[in-house]
Amino acid sequence: MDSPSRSNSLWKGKGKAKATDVDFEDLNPIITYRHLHSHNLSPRDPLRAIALCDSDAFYAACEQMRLGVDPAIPLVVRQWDSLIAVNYPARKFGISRMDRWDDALKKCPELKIVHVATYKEGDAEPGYWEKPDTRTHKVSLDYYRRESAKIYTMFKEGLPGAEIEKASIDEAFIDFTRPVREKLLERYPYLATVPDDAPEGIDSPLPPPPPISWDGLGVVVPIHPTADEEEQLLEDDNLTTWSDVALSIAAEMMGKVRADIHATLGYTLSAGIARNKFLAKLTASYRKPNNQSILRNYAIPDYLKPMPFQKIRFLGGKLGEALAREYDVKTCGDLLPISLEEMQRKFGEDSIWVYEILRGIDRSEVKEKSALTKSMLASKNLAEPVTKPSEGSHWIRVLAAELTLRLNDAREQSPGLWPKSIVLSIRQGWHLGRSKQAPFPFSRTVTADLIAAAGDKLWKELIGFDDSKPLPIKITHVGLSFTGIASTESGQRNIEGFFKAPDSMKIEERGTKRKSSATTEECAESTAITASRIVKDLDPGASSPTYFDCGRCGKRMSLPDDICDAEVGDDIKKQALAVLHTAHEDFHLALDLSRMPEEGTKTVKFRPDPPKKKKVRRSEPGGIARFLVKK
DNA sequence: GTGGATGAG
DNA sequence: CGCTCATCCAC
Repeated sequence: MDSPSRSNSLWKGKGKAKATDVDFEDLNPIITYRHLHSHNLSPRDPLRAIALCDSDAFYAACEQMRLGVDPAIPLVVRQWDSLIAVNYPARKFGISRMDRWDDALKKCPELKIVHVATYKEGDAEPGYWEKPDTRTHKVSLDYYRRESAKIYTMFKEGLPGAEIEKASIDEAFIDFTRPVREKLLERYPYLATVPDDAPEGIDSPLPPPPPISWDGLGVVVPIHPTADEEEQLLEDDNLTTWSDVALSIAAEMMGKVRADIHATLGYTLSAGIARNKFLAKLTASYRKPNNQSILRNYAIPDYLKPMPFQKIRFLGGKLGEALAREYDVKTCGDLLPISLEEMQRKFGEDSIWVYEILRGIDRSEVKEKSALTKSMLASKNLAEPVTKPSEGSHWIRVLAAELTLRLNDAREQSPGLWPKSIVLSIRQGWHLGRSKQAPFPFSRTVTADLIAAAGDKLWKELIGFDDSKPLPIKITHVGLSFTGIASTESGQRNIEGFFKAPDSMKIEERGTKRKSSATTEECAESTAITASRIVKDLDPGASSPTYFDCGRCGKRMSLPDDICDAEVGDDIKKQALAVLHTAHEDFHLALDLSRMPEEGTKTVKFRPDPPKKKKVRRSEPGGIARFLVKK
C-alpha cells in the first residue's frame, strides 16, 4: 500500500509554504484595458466566467413532472430490478443509485417507484408499464432526451451571446465571458475608455473594482474555510477582484435562467460558476440541489487541496486509481508536490493536463458541439439468450424501431443528418463480443424497416441465417448503432435550400389528405427540385403521370413499365412515383453531400481539451504503466 | 473497419 | 458481474 522506496520528504516536505504562493500563481492576474477591450476571447482571458449547470436527479425529476407528483415525495426511477435515478427526498432515506428497487422500498415504504419507459416489438413508441418484461421489452430513454433538449433550448434562448456546450443528457457548460463583458461595460461605463492619465495607456491596469453584493447570487465558496464567519466575511470583502465581478454577473445570469427553467419546465438545476470548466464542474456539487455556487479565484487553493482528485472529471476511472496507487494519496493537495517531470515520466507527456488541473488551471474551451452526436446506439442485454437466428431478427427490429425514432428526431433539428454506417454488435457470455458494420445508404425517409433490413443483413453475416438449427452459441447482448453521423454543417444552407417545398410530400400518404398536419420534420423532408410541378401533376382528377422531369439533371424519370401497365389504382401509381422521386432526390442529395467540403466534420479534433489517454513511452512498463498500456 | 477500453450516470 | 449510452484508439 505504501511506497517504501519513496522518501516521504520528496512530496510531503514542502512544509507550510503557502500553496497560494507556490502552486497557485494566477489567482489575481493584472487586468488591463486591453484585456477588457480585446475581441479575442481566449481561454487565458482573466475575466473568463464559466458555469456548469446540471439538472438535479434528472430522470427522477422528469418522471415527477410527467406524473405531476409533489417534488417533496421520495421518488425513484427503476430499470428492471435496479434504480437509475433517486430524487433528493428519497436520498434522505439512504437510498442510492444502484440499490435494488425492493431494498429501496424497505428503506422507504412510501417510496414512489416509476419504471422507465419501455417498448416491445411492434410498439409505435415507448410507453410506461407497471411491470414491463425484460424478456420482451427494451428500455427507452427517449423521454429524457426530449426533456433535456427543452432545457438546452431554454439555455440558448435565455443566454444570448453565451457559448453553450451540452455535456451530457443532464448538464451543460456555459461560457458567460462575452455577455458578462458587455454587462460589465454597460454597468461600469468608465471602463469603456482608457483614461487620459493612464500611465501605460491601454495596458494600464483597471481601477479598483467596486464592492460586490453576493446577495441572491448563490453560495460563495469561502477563501479560507474557518469557524469564524465574521472573520471570513471581512477577509473576503477585502479581496474583491474584477474577476469576482465577472463571476458575480455570470451568477446573476445563471440564476435567472435557472429560475426561468424552473418556472417553465419545473426542473431544478444546480450550477457551479468559476474561471474554467473543470472548476465550474467541481463547484456545481458544492451545494445541491437547486442551488448555485461561486468559486472565486482566491478560494481555489483551499477548495481544491482537500478535494479527492478522483472526483475530478476524467480522473474518476483507472487513471485516478493509478495515481492514487502510485503515490498512495487521495487529495489534490497530496499530488501538488509531484513535479511535472516526475508525473510526465510516469504517465507520459500529456500528464501536464493533470498537473495543471491540480493547480486550478484548465484552458479547455466551451464549445457548442456541431453534430450533437456522432453515434447512436440502441442495445439490449438479453436475460434469455438468443439461440436462434430468428430471435435475433426480433431484437433487431426492436432496436431498429428505436434508432428510427431517434434519428428522425435528430433530423428535426438538422435535416441533413446522416449516419455513415450501421453497426451490429453482439456479445456472447461475458466478454467475447463481435461486431459487423456496413455503409448506411443515405435516405431521406428512414424507416424502421430500412434499418432492420440493414441490421438483418449484418446479422446474417455475423452468425448465419439458417433458422433450422440452433446457434452454436448463446447471444447475450445485441446492439445496433449508427456511427459517423454527419450533420453537413456547412452545407446546411444548401440543403435547406432544397428542402423548402411546401406541403407536397404528404402525397405518399394519401392524395386527398392534402392538408394533413405536416410536422416540421415532414415539411423539411420535402424537396424543391421539381416538387411543385409534381404536385400540380398530381392534382386530383387529373390522370396520374408515370414520370417526372428532374429539375436538376433534366432527366426524365419514369416508372417501370410493369407498374404503368398494371391494373392498379392511381393511388398506387402516385405512391410509386413518389417513391421514385424520393429515391432520385436522395441520389442528388448524396451527390451534393459527397461534393461538399466537409467543413463541420473535417479533422477538427472532437475532444480537444479532455485529457489524452496517457501514452506511456517508457523503457520499463512496470508500475502504473500497466494500467495505461495495452497488454 | 473491428474490437476494446474508458468513462459517465 | 446493473444497464445504457458515448467517444476514442490500437490493431
